[in-house]
Amino acid sequence: MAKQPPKKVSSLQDLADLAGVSRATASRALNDSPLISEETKAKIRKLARKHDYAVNQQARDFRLRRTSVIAVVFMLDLKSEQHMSDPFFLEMLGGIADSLADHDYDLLLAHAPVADVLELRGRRVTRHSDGVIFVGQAEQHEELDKLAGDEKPIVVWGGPVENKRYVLVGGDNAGGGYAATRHLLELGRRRIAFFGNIRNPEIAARYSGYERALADSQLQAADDLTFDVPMDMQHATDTIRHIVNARSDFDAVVCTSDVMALAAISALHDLGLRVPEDVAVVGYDDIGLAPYSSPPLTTVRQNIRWAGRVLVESILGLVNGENVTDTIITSELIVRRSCGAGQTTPRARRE
Amino acid sequence: MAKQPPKKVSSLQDLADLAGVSRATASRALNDSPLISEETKAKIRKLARKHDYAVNQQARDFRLRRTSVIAVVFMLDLKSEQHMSDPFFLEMLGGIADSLADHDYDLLLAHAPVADVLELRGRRVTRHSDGVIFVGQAEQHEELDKLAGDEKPIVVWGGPVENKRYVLVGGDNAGGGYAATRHLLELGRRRIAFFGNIRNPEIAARYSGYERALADSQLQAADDLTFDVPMDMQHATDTIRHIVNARSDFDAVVCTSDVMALAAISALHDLGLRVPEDVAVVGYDDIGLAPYSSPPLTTVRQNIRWAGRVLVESILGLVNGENVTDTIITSELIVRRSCGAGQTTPRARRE
DNA sequence: GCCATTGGTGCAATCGATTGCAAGAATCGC
DNA sequence: GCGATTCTTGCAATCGATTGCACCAATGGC
Repeated sequence: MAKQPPKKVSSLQDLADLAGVSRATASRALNDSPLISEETKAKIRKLARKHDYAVNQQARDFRLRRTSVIAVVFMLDLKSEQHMSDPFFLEMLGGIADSLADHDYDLLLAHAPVADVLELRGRRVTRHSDGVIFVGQAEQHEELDKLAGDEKPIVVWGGPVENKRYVLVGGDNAGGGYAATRHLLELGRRRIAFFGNIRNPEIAARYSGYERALADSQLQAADDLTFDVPMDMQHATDTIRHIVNARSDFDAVVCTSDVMALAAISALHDLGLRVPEDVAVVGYDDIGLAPYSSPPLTTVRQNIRWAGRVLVESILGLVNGENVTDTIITSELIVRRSCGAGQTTPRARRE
Repeated sequence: MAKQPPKKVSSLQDLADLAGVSRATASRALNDSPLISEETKAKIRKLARKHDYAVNQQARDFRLRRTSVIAVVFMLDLKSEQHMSDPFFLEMLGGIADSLADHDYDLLLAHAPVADVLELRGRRVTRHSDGVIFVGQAEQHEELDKLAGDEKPIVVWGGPVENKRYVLVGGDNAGGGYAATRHLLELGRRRIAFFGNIRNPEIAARYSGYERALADSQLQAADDLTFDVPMDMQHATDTIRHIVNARSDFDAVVCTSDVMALAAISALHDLGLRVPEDVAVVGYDDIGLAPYSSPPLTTVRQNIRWAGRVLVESILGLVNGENVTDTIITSELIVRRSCGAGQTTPRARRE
């Protein structure tokens, strides 16, 4: 027999002709329909492989009225011009991308609508996808809630909120905030500042953990130690400068991201303060750079890759009409070169 | 007249019925065809707006045999398990995403095939997009070259190579390497190490700049100062430890990414060496964190957002069958708190 | 006043798959 | 031996748009 005839087999029709069957049979064979005999299936599959035929996903999706695409929208903090520069996003994106690939879905990346999420209605993001994953709530919980069940299913990565209709996947923010604060308390710190925008539900939960840890030590969150700091570097720097200039009394800072913590440490150094001797700092996220700062950053690690997987499974569950519930991803305090105490990081312990 | 009839207008047929014309006329009106009278166009457009009709992009793309999707593939260094953790990638991705949105294209994010780019052939990445942007060449120039003109048009972000068939957009790596090295020379450094994987064309170009700068000072690149370091933190750390333990004589390091530089600085600190007094370090990319390290990182900035725009315009040019040429994005040395000399960063100068 | 233009619309095919229904072939039961 | 079942397979409609070609009605020229 002639092998590899150069004639291109690009459509199901071509393949069917080659096999001497109809399009319908070819389609069913490739989709493993029980209607087709094993013999015929084998023949058609072999031909498909030989001629390097693959179904036209676009036509298939069109016919099936779906897109095989999940959109991912990164919600950026309104105030900070942080243009997706936080490595946390990248890790999250990588996790989501890999999981989607496992399920044969494509990932459509959308730039975040800074002004109002509702503008996404009817836009490509929603029209050209089977569902949307929002990473972060910013301060737009209400708007996200309106979007839920509106056009396409949505899943949100974020913190706890009341009366929500959307499916939520999030870290254990309260636990993380608690662990970070408690760690500082155990080191003997008493005037612990909190940096974060509490209108963001994730941060609010961390703050509640912060308060609880303080309460456990018979302390109270003080107004002059709670700062509304958006998650970017410039604001963290400014806030540190402001506190120090105001001669506020503080010996530790709980930050709500590693990037923020690194900026805070840098600002403290600039002002002649030692970290952690004068002021201890803890971050959040455990980004790749965290171990390499000086001093190495103690922080709260969220299992991002697992989070990505859960987000994907949740949205695909919704797409398939299943019942999907919220998920909390556990987090873990990573202590690095803690001053004084004999604690070490798990990684170091393994060595 | 009755307003906002609840009847859904979801297809062109619905809209045409409403306007009392045929699908063909409605389609032409919406696409501003000269065949249709202004009067009819106005009527149909008004109806479309009123009933919130938008064409089904999927059906449209299907009919027009295109996808309105550009795939972006990040090439990761083979050796390092760096799972997209370098912020440089995020900034590049943001730039590409925004530009694509401006052109009404979607961005399909692909996980990089670590083993062999050729595996992408016939995969969704190529089949379900109109073109592909590769970010980085890793060590797969040959394979990328085979991919060019194979299935879909491609554009590559990377360094100069000989005999290539693909369109290349890249930074001025030779210039960047030169500027970084020259800066160190001007500070009086003479034993300048180079960290980078020279099999990667971008890095090779930077190395050539490094050599040229040395030559300008009557120096030569030394084998014992050139290290094959993949772009991740662990390898940078290991290399620093190795050099110091081997008691090699060196007073500066040219790194090929900021992430690598930050890890190197951290390792130097751990070993009791002062930066920059004992060893000066320069990075590459000017990631957001660069100014916040201690000491603030001197580095080479590439205009990433512009690069994103150029990449997008190049790939869309190819998609439209235009003639597209290579582009070099200029880079700029950002000097931060240089030791000794009176140089300052442009940013500081502005203040 | 009639034929040739021109301008505006509609008919129907097409893109490449999926799937309900019908129909032909093979097997079985009695 | 013939009708009833059970397997296989094919026909044709369908998803929602675009577009070549045909057609009809005005208009203009002579």
